Amino acid sequence: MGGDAATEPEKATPTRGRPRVDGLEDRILDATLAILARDGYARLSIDAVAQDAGTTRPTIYRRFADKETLAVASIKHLRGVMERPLSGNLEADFRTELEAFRDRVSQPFAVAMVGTVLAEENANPRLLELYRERIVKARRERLRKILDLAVESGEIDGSLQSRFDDVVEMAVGSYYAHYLNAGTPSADWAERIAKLALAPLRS
Amino acid sequence: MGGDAATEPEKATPTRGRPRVDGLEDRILDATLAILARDGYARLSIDAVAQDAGTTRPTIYRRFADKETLAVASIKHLRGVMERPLSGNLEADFRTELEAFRDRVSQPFAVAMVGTVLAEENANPRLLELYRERIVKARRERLRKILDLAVESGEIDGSLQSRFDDVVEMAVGSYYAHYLNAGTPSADWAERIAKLALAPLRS
Amino acid sequence: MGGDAATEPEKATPTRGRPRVDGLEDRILDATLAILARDGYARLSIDAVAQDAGTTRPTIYRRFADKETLAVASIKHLRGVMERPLSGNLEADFRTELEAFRDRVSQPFAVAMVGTVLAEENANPRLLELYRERIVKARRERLRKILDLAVESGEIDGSLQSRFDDVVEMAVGSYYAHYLNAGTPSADWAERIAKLALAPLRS
Amino acid sequence: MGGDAATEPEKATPTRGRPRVDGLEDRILDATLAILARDGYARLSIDAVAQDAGTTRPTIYRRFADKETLAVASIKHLRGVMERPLSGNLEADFRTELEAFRDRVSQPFAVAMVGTVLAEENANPRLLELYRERIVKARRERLRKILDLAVESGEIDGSLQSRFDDVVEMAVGSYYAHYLNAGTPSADWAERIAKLALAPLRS
DNA sequence: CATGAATGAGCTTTCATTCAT
DNA sequence: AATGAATGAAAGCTCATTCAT
Repeated sequence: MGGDAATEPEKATPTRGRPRVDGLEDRILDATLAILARDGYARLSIDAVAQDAGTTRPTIYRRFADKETLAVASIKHLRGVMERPLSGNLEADFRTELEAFRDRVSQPFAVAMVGTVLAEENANPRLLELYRERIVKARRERLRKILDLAVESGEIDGSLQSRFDDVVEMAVGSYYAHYLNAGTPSADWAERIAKLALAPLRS
Repeated sequence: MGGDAATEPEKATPTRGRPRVDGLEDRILDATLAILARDGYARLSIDAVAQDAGTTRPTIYRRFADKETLAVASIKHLRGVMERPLSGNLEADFRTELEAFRDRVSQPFAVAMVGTVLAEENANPRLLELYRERIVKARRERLRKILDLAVESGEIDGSLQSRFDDVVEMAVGSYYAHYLNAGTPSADWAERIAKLALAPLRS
Repeated sequence: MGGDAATEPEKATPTRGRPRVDGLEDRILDATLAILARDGYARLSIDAVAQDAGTTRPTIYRRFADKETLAVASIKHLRGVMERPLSGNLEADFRTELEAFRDRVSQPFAVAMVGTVLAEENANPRLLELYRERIVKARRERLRKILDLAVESGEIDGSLQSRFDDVVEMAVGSYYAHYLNAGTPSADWAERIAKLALAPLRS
Repeated sequence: MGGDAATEPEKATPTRGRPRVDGLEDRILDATLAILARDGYARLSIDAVAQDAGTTRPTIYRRFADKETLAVASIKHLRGVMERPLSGNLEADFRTELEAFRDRVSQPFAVAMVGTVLAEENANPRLLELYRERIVKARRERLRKILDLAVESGEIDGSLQSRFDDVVEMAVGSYYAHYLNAGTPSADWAERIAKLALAPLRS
């Protein structure tokens, strides 16, 4: 019931009164997310959301106090990182995870969504905070876990653990840096970066 | 080759008509830049720019056809990367350059500005294009040049040049990735990253 | 065939949502008409209409897509020509109809409204088109009908029907020509013109 | 120096100081006239006039106090009715004069100009006044003169002179009425109307 | 609860007019 | 005198938000 179960609506009303239209909440949040990513927060209009979700403005206001609340809720609603089993092979697992990252961030407007949460840092800091919690942290933890496992398996010397965060950030960050410079990286990005980013952990 | 020739040369008009208010152009562009970074493109209002620049809306429209033109001009007006002499020491030069990058991107709202150009990619692609040309490319070239010099001096094997772009992107990108995860990196970020990012170029 | 069926039938919506303020639509259109006639299309401001109609701009925009649509709707809203029974006496009926015309076009700003639709012919041709359809044609048809009836009754020789349009235009047009020269004609205008305009139809 | 010599600039400065650019005044007034007819008074912008006349706004303001003064002056500048010799044949002269009228009023935007002066009757009554004085009256007098000559020659009975104004207005007005109903009349309009309008003066 | 209507606040852009050389 | 610059005052249109059924 806390603020933790990200996708639950705020009110925990059981099964009384007319039930909310099935899936409407999701449709609203999905529409919000799509517009937020494509057009940014400022261009996100409640009316556009209502139309895309097949409902009306007051219906949205019944569920979300205001535009900011709606945007925040939509980010809470973002599906987190998919868990996939690890092979135990350091570089392979690391590359696979980077490929998952790339697959996600190559979706249309995914980078623009990152841009939006950064652009809104001052006006709507909750967007960045939530994006961190739900998306960024999860990805980082997956990548760190892969490195930690390699320590356990002896493939990486434990003394190098202090470098893990930097390594993870270099790997993931190289995608953003490339995008900023020249758009989406080529297909073998994950493979190349997995190799290079892990270099400081050899020896 | 200084950072000066980048903007248009002052027009050599023989002073016909009422002269423009001195420095107003810069004040307008600076105000635009500040608001653009702090609030994003959509919240950028011509009126706010006019007030911050101490002028009126029509005066801005005399110089810039519309809001987009103004925003684009303000990014063109961004001072480019400062040239600093290189010591010839690979890691020191690389770190120094990363420090310059960090100094710049640690300015208030600098990351938010990157967010804005990314967020506006669909609505105003020129912003990202110009940001690339004027800021991103310059920084990359400085970093690449340092690596190329190390090839000339024999410190890096020429066969590794194919990795240079990735290395540069990992280094720079790690800043963004860190910011996205936890805000501005700590003071020794440049030093740590210089060491790690160059690792794949050893051996 | 009354003057009622001309406007759209009231929608039989089963009263969903907040009901529209009663009579507001008419007040908006009347206000628009008044300003349009008095000040012309270009000076017609949505805000002025809103104030005169006792509402706000967005409320007007909910009903009319834009200024042109509003102006066009206001002309559609013009009450058409009132039907009056014919006596069967050619000259009397013709004069009565001209009196009705004069009564209407002597209303304050009625000629200015004609001026406006003509002045806007290039920028907003729909205004003239609609004015034609709703006002001009109706008046012409009434006058033609009177002449046609006189053919049936044998008072006018059928061979003269080819002159009817010209006769009608001379009669009606003389009002405009007089106005253009010296303002509103005197009280006996209709009587005098009925006599003169019908002259070419005698023998 | 009264306000009578219609085309003279207000100030009668002889030949001192830098002479006004030759023909500039005319170019300004012609440009004004063209825009006034095409776009109406409200859309007439000083800047557009300046550009069409190849000069700048303040130069216009040096000559004309404000927009209204400029518009008024442009109508004063309208070339009046061309005098043509009369044959002495009533219907032929009448028709010829109507043809001259038609030729003039068939010029592009000529009716729109009439619309404009009518539309501006409330906001700028001087426009209609001047249009009357310079254009309408002149035409009427030509047509009346033809009728008066026919009285002198005995073709029309002097007792019918009281009908002359109405006849002239019917003739000229039929053009406007036709235009209002269906645009520019066909080529034989003048011939047909000359015949019909003169009918009440026979017998 | 869902829905159509109403509104306060802004925003971009334009224009007549005035300045300062 | 001519010109480029500056400005006060709108105007059209949009949007987040709230009402009234």
